[in-house]
Amino acid sequence: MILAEELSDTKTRLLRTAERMFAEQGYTGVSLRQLTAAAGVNLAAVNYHFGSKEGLLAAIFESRCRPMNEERLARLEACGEAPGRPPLLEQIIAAFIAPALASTGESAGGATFTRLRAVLSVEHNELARELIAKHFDATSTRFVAALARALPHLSRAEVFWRFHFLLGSLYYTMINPGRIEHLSDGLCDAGDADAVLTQMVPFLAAGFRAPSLDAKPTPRNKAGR
Amino acid sequence: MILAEELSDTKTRLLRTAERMFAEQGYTGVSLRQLTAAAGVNLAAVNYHFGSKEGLLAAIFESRCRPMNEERLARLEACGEAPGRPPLLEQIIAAFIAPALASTGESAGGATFTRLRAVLSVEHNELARELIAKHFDATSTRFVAALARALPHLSRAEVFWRFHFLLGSLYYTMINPGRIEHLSDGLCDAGDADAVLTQMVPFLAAGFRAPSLDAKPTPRNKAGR
DNA sequence: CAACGCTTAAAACGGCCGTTCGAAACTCCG
DNA sequence: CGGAGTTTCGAACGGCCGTTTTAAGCGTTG
Repeated sequence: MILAEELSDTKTRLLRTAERMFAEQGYTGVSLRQLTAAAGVNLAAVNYHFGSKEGLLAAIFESRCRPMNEERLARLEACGEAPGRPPLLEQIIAAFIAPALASTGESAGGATFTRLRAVLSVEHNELARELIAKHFDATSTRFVAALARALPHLSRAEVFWRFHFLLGSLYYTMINPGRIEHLSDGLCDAGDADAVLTQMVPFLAAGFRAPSLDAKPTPRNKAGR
Repeated sequence: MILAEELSDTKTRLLRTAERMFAEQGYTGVSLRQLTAAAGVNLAAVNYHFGSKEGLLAAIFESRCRPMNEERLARLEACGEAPGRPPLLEQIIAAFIAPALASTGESAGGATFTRLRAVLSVEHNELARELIAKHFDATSTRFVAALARALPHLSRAEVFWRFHFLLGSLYYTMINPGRIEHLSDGLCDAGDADAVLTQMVPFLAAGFRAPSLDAKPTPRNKAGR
């Protein structure tokens, strides 16, 4: 047995090529023939090394989820109120979003992997849903709890709703960066991670700070309508 | 030649079945055999009536875009400031979002069609991108202009960015309503259009009202960072 | 060298895809 | 009724899919 860092060239090349192509063209949109040709390996290599096409997808998740969750949680734990730092809410939002946008640095490939998850969430792939639930439920729940603590005026349901809108803004940016570029005639570039972070964090923070819709002062009432 | 309202049963059944199935499982995710079987028509009917699978997709757009754009623009023109009404910004946002969420009433099917567009935007289908640009550019530009007038403190780029986040929140809700339901353990139901509208409009409005990031008072500076 | 694992290679498998075709069925008008 | 035009039907086309099989290459070890 060899160390994970010394995986054969074929295996690593398949993992990285597949992640990129799946993110760009979807899981069902990429055939093993296209994939293996792009990676420069034999067609049978996927089934030999990963058992099946689905096994390859699961392997991508196994290799990416731990680093991304660790970075998100480390950033979350580093959040705190102090003079000279951004408000706590902005810190929490950035802790969740920044690793998902990263294309360089220690969490390089975060953008590609985020785009892959966004694409998979559309394809109604049963395996993908299981993988996302398995690898991201815990971290997302931690962030929702942190947001709820930072926003005591909101009901539990409202925190979930606004976190959902956060996911939407993030995922849509990864899925369809071309639409805003087209609409704005090139003025906005959603492929620029720094610009996205700069624009998205204040927008989302202001949304999270909107007043609660629950008229009743008792926090037990969850009806929003 | 017969009137458009008297389309044969086969043709209308194909249009509606295809819209629903494409929205749920993606364009490439639905084969003509599944589709025609679900619609109860012969396999060859798609190619006979629409020429090809892509022709069927284009026909769906032709039938849906005009009503949705007309309703959005009608609602936009009805916006105005008056005592007793919601603020202008909330009216504009609702004018854009409500027709896209509708599953009943005069713009019934808006939710399905919105979901279809969201799914197509992921599949990198060239035809889909052309259809969306052809049918939605004008309306979207109108709404961006209305938002810019209602938010004179923002730069042009900032209005586009925030409109982009609006699209993300809307599309993600249609694409992946199950994620928030799963995360919140059933507390939030993203399939409930009324609840979505109630939660989304105040959140987005607050985000749009966030201060401009452009430090300079001169509106010509567009740098956000 | 010989024998053994591990990896790569080429070819083929059955199956489903979008599309096409010719005949059958139906509709409508003289 | 009888024939023309339109729609439906079953069957088949070539092509690509994920997977499997079989054999060849290759480095290590006895």
